[in-house]
Amino acid sequence: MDGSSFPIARSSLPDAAAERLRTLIIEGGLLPGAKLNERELCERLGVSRTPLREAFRMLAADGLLVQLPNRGAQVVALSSDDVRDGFEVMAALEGLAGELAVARVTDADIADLRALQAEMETAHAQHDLPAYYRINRAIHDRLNAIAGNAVLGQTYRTLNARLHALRFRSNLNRAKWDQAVAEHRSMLAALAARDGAALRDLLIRHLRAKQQAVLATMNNQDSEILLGGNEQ
Amino acid sequence: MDGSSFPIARSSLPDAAAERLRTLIIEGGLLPGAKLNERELCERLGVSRTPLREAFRMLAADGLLVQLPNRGAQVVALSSDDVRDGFEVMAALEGLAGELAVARVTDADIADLRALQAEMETAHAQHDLPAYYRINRAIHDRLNAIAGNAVLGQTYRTLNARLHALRFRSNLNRAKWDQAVAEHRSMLAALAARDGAALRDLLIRHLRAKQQAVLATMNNQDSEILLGGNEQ
DNA sequence: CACTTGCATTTTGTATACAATATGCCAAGC
DNA sequence: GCTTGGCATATTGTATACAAAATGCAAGTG
Repeated sequence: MDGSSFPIARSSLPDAAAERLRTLIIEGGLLPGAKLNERELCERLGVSRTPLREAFRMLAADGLLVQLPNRGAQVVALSSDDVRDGFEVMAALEGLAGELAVARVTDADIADLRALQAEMETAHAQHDLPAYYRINRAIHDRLNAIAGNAVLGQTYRTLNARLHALRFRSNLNRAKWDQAVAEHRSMLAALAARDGAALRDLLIRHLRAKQQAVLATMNNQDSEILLGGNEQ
Repeated sequence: MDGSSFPIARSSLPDAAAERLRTLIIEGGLLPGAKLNERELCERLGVSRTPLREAFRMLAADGLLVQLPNRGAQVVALSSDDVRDGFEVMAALEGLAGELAVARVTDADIADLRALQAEMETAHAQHDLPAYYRINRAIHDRLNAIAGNAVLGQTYRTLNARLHALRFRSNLNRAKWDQAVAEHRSMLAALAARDGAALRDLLIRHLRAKQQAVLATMNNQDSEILLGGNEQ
């Protein structure tokens, strides 16, 4: 919201620390459930406790950290219910993004998305999972940008970060992957046809499929997914 | 998210300060755009600057405050675009809440909601606007509770608080009010009939109507709505 | 041997001191 | 008269000191 005001000035010590921690959590440098020792983190980040604690509060508000009074902060460890609920909300948000995007999308946007889709198909053909995830994320971000709703974008990014802290990447079998790429193809077609309702439904189904895949992974923990319980 | 963990222990100085500030902002004790002086607020709340600043960070993450580096915090002043965007997201969230609620609602829930609806009709008949708003909010909160999605509830409450900081209450003419009450009647019927798609559509239309009303009020600023620009 | 109790240590919570930055005012110059 | 520079003041930013609480360990007790 807002963000429009002029004094562009991001950055302050707490913001920088929060950003650094956010990355650590999302990229897996800090695993779910890990306890965060203030003094130790202060040294690692080169800041004192005051700005670090402000960063903690920000991340806690984003749902990436849980703070227990007198017992410090730890990286959130999402329960199966949290994941189910989170993806349901994500599906609704992406559905909205699709509807809004249809109303504002330009031919140039579609050309860009087609290029991304082509990259995605290439990554898929070459079994390049990291590239696939990167492009996948770029496409979804692009769609949200086209939607042009700042509140939606903000909400989406926050929730996305929380779910990414799970590090559910590794879970993707061949069939699911093929399916996901095909879904993206349909989505692009719906967008090009300016069919908002269709795009919305496709996005919701797409997210529901992801939800199911992640939940399945969480339950049979034979995959490399890491959840809770691990002290740093 | 989460919140399920056992050590119930809410409350700490920063949490308490944040809660107090949140109330001040939403209830109008601090108007949009008001600059928040740390030392002064410290005295008013009886806390020192450290916990107050942590509270600032929490509220900023919720979008109730804007913090400018070296220039302090001020109550957010939503632009017309922010309001448009915010209500669009709210509509999507409430729509989801409706769909989920249908899948879980019990007869007892419906009885409760019918009672609330009756109260609402009474308040409407008696032109009791404050009571109407209170009951209206209770109904929407109840629906979200029935939906049973913690992430949705959290997201909903946060965004709701931000929009309520606008204090758009005063804007409701007779026709709009009648319409809103009628819509609530239809929504309750759809819920009782377990018609998720219908309830979803009704909720989205309901929210869109509210959006339009608020935007109209914002634009003709002859009403008593107060937006931005007012230093405390 | 399990369980409690008390102490030492660690860790978090809050206040405050000091530093850096911004703000407002007044005078000097154009 | 308007602008500009510089100083005094106020305000925010960060580090740190002290207080309070939790944690871990060891000794004592049933």
